[in-house]
Amino acid sequence: MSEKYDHKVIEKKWQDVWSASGVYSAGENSVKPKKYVLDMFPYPSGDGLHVGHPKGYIATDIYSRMKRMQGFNVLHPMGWDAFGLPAEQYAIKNKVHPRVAVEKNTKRYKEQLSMIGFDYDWSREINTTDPTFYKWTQWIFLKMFKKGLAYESYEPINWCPTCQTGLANEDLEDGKCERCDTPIEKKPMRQWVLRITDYADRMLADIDKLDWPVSIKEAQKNWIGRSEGAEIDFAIEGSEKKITVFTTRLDTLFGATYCVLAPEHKLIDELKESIANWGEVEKYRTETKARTEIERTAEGRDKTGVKIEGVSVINPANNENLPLFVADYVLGHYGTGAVMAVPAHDERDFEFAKKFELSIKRVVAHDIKKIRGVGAILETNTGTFIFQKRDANAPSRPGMISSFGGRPEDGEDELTCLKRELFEELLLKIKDDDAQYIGAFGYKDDGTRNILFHVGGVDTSTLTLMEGESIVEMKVEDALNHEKVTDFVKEALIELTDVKKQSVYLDDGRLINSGQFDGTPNEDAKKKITDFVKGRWVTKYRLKDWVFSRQRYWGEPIPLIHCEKCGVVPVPEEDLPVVLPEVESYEPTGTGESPLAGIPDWVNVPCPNCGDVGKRETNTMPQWAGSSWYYLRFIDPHNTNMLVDKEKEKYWSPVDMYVGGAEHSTRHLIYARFYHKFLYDIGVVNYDEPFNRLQNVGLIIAEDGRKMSKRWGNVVNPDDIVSMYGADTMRLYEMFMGPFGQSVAWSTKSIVGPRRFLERVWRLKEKVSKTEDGLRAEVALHKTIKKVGEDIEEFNFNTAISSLMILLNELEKIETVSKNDFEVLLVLLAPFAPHITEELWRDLGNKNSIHLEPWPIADPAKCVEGEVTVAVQVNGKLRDTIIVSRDTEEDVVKEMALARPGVQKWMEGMVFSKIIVVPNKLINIVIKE
RNA sequence: GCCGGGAUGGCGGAAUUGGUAGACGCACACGACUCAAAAUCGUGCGGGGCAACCCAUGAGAGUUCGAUUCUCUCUCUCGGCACCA
Repeated sequence: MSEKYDHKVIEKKWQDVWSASGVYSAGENSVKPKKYVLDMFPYPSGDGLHVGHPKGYIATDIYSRMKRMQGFNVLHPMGWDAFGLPAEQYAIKNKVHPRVAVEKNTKRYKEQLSMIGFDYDWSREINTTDPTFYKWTQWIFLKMFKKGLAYESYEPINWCPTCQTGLANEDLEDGKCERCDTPIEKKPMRQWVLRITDYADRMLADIDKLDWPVSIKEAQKNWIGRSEGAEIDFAIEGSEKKITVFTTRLDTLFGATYCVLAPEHKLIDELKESIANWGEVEKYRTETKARTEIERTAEGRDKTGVKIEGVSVINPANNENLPLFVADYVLGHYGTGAVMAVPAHDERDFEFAKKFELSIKRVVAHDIKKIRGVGAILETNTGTFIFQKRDANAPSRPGMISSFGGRPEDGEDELTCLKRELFEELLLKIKDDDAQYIGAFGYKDDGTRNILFHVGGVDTSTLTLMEGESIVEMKVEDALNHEKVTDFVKEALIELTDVKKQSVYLDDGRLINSGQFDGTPNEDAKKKITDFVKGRWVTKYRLKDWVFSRQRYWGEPIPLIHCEKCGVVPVPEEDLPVVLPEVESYEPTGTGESPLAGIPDWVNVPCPNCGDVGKRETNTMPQWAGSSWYYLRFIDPHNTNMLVDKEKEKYWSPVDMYVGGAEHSTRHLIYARFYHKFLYDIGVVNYDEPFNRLQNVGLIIAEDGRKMSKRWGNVVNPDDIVSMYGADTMRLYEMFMGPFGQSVAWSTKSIVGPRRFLERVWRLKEKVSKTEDGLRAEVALHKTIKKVGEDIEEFNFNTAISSLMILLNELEKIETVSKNDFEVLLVLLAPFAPHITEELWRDLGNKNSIHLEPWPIADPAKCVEGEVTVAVQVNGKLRDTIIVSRDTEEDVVKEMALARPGVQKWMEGMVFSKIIVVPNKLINIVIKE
């Protein structure tokens, strides 16, 4: 063993030894408990890895190593996701076959990963482009097809003109192609679509049982976007036809003043005969079609639309006749593509109604019974306030339980007086922000003015006024017309009740102007009115079915055959895989067909059903097909009879720890959960969720704060770092940079910290006693064992490393370090820095690999110091510290603390109040003047 | 706009159930070793003050003997969704 820490020699040496001895292969038929630790497998690009890529792999490596040492049978595999556009585009650009490109890139990736010293079981390596793998990707598709989950659709889909392929909703980012940033066009074409929406409710419900980061769970909930509402029918005047609308606000049905159809709505064509201004309507629809999704949904865009003349609809609630419009603010693909418009309670409808001068009818109002309210009456003749506190639960006169009096002090105006009195009498503090809720109304009575103040809201349907000694109730509308009510009060009333204000009211409240439903809380009214108009209570999802076909070459062929006689016929399972054929040009055709369509030999096959000439489906699957189930194949990668052996699946599934980037939250992780639930339904897997625990890896961004990219020339290559500082240092550094899930900027100058640490560990061996084996740093050691174990479990690698550094600092203070202590340090460090620890471990005379050593267990009794430092506070401020032996009696500690000069100084002239003691931690002396 | 995170020295970041704020590392300064430099080792390192002390965890209130931690209000920031009825 060399005296200098030479990472190049050491790392190569042990990597060779490990791969030759198979220390990391996952055992079959093991009686040990299992741990399936998985990385989101990479897509090998032509650029190779940058230092950010391995971050997650380092984490699973550390985790899986600790689990192995803790006695688990660990499965930690690695493979390649290689179908799809990136590889194909790379191939086109570099004029090689995609397969050749994938082979080359994969080889490079594997070399780079190997240098970092990962514990992958390479005997389980998979590649999604391998026919023995994609045979099963096709097999799953066939199963879905047979269950009716895959269907052919001719609906307009998202088309990327640059990539020349249709895309799924998940492939868009703000209406642009996620890959190339091109605005998406709507294009009607034949597509294969998967009914992922059938699983929306289950995917949503099961999110709660997953141990995943909150942010990902929230993102998935948003993506699925469940909303409950009602579908109701609006009859068309003088026609058998009707318009079905979807709304979550059926409580506002009486306030509907018009209806709107999306430009794509089929009914428009059906109504052509009755539409008086067909030309205008048709023109508007054409214009809409020409707009991209971005243009159409751009924020702040003025509402546009056209009134459909000659057609009107009937509000089922009150039989009112309502005009009908076509407008593109209603989307064809959500709900029913038609809405009832309630401008008083919906911002979009309000905007549209204002522009087209349509009537606005308010049907929900503030509910004072729900809000805290205080009324106050000012009698101007006597200058006295009478306060009345409203309380929804008061028995006799609802809302009035007590009265108080008060009068304005010198120079106070009415509002100031009210505020002060409210505070004094009711301890109700009115902030200035609440002023908008403070209004005043009253009326003239024999030349005097009575004012009634309300704080917190006003019952809009009924108003309480003082009429001499008696209380009179009247409607707001009546009060506005009341001769005795002053203009000042009328203004206040309007302000308070929004009655004439032109604004949208979105809060909850009680119904008004709604016939028999007046006074009903609007939440209750939703169901009541649904029943009343015989609506259907339904659930809608934002999630759309998965557009599953791509008009590109480099993907799994969809295993279907079109036959004139039999229709669409699945390729028999025994004929799988349908191998992707060689083709002269794999560049996209742009015609809506993939390049496969140009190979007659491949396309024309006999129909498996009738034997007539059939044509193969020429679309291919999207990049996400293979990655939606690959984790199952690692369990049984070489099985030629089935996707995965049932027994093996039962043993290894589900994945215990899954690590990858947050960018997959609404694509890969949605797709995989969908696939897994389907496979559960057909009995392939035994549990209905694929990934029990998920950890997000935070990005490593470049030193300049930008994303690492060739384009910016700021890429740091891991090969260089490994060569210069060693794999162990890089591993340590990436884990030490900051919290694992958080993105951090790379800093090459900071790498020296971890490197110095390893060099100090290396040098510590000189101080290790070869003979005696005492336990000199017992407490420090056991604290570290506890901390490192817990931190790795929770993915707090930065603090785990910090605690190892602290232990080293402790050991360095000791003249001769015991062999035992040093070995524990090495074992704890081994998952982080596998090479240097193996070298030092063997140097101590150990015959077996350190990576097969049992993980140490912390003894709780040895984790505590015999002596503790107790903080001494006076009135919560630190004034001194005292060192006492652990669990010293409280009285003794108190006495010691009070005797300290630093404490006495503060007690002079003070009255002693009490002492708070936190055992072994702190003592706080509370004193008063 | 809605939902969910977050804000602590020059920098990355630590802080059990509320209990000595700034662990660990980087950078920096000084010292030792050296002809010198690098490496290494040692000391210091939130701000103010000679000091005693005072002020400091985005801002402001509150609860408490005691708040980075709990409650309320606000600001900024990151992420998801968004003309989704």
